Amino acid sequence: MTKKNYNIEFLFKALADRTRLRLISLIGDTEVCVCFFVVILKISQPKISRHLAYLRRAGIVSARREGKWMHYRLADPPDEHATRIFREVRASLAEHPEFQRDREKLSAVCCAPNLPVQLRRAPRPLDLAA
Amino acid sequence: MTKKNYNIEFLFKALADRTRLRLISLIGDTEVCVCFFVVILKISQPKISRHLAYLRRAGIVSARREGKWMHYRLADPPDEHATRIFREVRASLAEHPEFQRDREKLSAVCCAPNLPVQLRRAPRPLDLAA
DNA sequence: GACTCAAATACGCTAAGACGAATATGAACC
DNA sequence: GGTTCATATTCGTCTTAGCGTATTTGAGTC
Repeated sequence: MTKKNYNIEFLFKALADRTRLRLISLIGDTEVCVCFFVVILKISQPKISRHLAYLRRAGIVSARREGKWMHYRLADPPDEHATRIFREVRASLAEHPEFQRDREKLSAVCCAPNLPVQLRRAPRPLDLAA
Repeated sequence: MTKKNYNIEFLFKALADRTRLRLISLIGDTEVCVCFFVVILKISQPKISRHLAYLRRAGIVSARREGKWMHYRLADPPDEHATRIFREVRASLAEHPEFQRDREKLSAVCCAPNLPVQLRRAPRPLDLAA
């Protein structure tokens, strides 16, 4: 699986942005629809999409289409060293208070009996661990 | 020891550059003088200094002066998560073939009976593990 | 003090990337 | 086909950061 020309530098460039770190942390071990990022992080949709595209190019997220919706989950980068580092990053982000707030907000919103207006028909995040 | 306002993002920005990764990898578990970086990596002295300054600002290297010479070694960033990630990065870089060449070159040069002209009076790298 | 040498910094330029606003794609439904 | 909705992309602008060159700092030596 390990691609020869994946440069470890790509990984760090992908991680060197606050918005992207929030996205990675928010995804965690779930699969999340773009519209949720927009609502939870209160960031414009084009900005979210651009950063998700960046993460996809870096090989650390993968996307799945379901009708009009796009779901994103974390993926192992195509290099074993990058994968090991990325796992450590994910573990660290999971403990980071700053990013925890976003995740708490996500569970609060999607576990609530009814979704906010903008997300009325949106598919809820899927827990991949379950 | 953990500073409150160290942003994990600083770490990734510091790692998101090829030259800086080569420096980090080359230092490894030793303490290296600036002039060695210049010779081994064949990179101009101002460029080396600038990147070392960047790494110092990110808290992942520390410097020690010895007369005219400056010695650099790796340091733990002032945040426990950053430290854990950085350790994994160091371990990965140590195995990375691309960076191994630099390190081999360093040992070849500094273990040779006489140093190259530019390094005639330079203090040799110090092995911190020993 | 004048000179040398190692390292750091300042300057001007260029490229990369982040952003908001507008527009394009593409799937679903009538 | 036309409309709607979710997402992606383009465009123009601004900021950040990398680079080579030149200069400065700062320690040692005479």
